[in-house]
Amino acid sequence: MATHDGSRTVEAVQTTLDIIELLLERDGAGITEIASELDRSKGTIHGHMATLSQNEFVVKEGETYRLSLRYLELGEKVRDRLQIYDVVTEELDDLSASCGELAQFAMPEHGRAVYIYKSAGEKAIQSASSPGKREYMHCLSLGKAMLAHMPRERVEEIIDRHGLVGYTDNTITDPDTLFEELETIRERGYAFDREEKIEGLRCVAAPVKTKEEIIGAISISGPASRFEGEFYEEELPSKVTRSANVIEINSQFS
Amino acid sequence: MATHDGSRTVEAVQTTLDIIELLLERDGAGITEIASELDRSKGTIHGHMATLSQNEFVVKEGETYRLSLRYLELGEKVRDRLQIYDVVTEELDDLSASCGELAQFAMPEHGRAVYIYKSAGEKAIQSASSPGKREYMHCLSLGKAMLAHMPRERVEEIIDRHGLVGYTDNTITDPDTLFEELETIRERGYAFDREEKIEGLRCVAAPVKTKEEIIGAISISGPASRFEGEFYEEELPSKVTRSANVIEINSQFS
DNA sequence: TCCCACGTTCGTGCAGTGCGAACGCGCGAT
DNA sequence: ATCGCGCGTTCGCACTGCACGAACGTGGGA
Repeated sequence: MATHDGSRTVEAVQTTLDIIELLLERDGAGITEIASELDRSKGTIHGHMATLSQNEFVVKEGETYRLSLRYLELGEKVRDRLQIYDVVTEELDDLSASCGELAQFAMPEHGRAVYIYKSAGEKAIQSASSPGKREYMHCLSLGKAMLAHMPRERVEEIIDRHGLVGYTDNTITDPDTLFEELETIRERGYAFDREEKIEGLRCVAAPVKTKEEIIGAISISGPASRFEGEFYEEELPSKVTRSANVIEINSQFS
Repeated sequence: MATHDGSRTVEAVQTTLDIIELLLERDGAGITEIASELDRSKGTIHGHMATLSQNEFVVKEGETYRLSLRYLELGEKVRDRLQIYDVVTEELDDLSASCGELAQFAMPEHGRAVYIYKSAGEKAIQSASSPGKREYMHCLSLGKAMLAHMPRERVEEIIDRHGLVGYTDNTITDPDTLFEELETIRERGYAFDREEKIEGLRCVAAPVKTKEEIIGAISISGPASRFEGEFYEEELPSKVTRSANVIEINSQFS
């Protein structure tokens, strides 16, 4: 798999994707606004919007364009194709209920962790993540659990592409340290996040894999005040690995 | 609003959107397959896929490309921006529970009804609709309820664009008949679907609107065997209009 | 009433797109 | 083990169709 990024690309398409990305950030924008933001002429943007609108990827309300409801269809389809989705929701709901905290599931894609589902227990913290949200893997328990089960060269590719951005004093920003951590995680079977992304936030995660491939990972997140001692080091890891196993087994029959 | 479709469009973008649409139908496809399906050269498709992949709109697994998990993010964002969404889900859950049937909410876009949410009561029929699904409006109670509250010229535009496709003997395929029906619906406040799309399936719908604009519509659907007599002609219409009013009122404060 | 800013249209030049041939590779059949 | 088919990939070339920017029509605010 030569993931070289030297391939010839289509610039007109790049412009359109930039437009979509812009409309994802802003809730509606006009032609002039988009044109100045992307450094293109108004005429150019107009043509792109006409194409997007005819294909119903965008809606025009008066003078502003918005992303259309088609993305609901696309999102739904993509989710439906994840065969493990139903197994995951069921198991995560059980897990979050049993420990009262926030349980999440993510899958790797393009070298990042993509959140798929979350289930909040009674005492659960609020999390900024929502389905589809993409995060770097090196600073998440979820992410490290997944990296630990990828070939080393794939991990190196990911580091090359995304770097090891630092967020807190605990973030792992050195490749060698990361590889050692991944080794530990692989042997132990689960991963911790000791406030490596956000101060005060701790997590435990376990990988979900088939015989030879990593599928994703599940995690439990909570405040440092509750996540310590035996609860954090023993009880949660055991719960999370058990749930991951349940998912692995059940997903083989769907 | 000159909805003329004569605008100059960007063909390269059209190709890319065709690719996305193809990947929406099939679950994964290779370069050669896509190229032959869209009558383009392999080299061309390759360039488009590279662009889509770099922007993470598509994932490459070995030799097959799939739609990426980004569409979850897009779908989620689009849904979050519908301010009435929470109000609708709450009210529809109540409604479906109270009558035991299938309750649905849809919004108009590009001249079609787009399903946003459905809630199944105990006895509810299975429906093929899922969020994002787009249907012609003239043969749905939901659709007619929405059309009834649009300016006549807008309705004419929609007929021009989509026609009045017939599905059953009861489908309204004549514009004049449709306009009469819409008039009746406007006066009465709710719409019926008397097996106009699918034999044996009947529905009642009420519009959800602000002071001057139609937002969407809610409906209750069920089998012709249960949907008859006073229940169908009186009780359900009253329930559905009441729910629509609740949504209208509650959505003003969000 | 005027004027600015918006979306829209269109003719033009040339960048960039699409093509098709050629290449390397993996897999299955022989 | 070998061959050959079919896959994804690359690249040079011709020409298309993209992006530009000026010009136009329009609607809303001062």
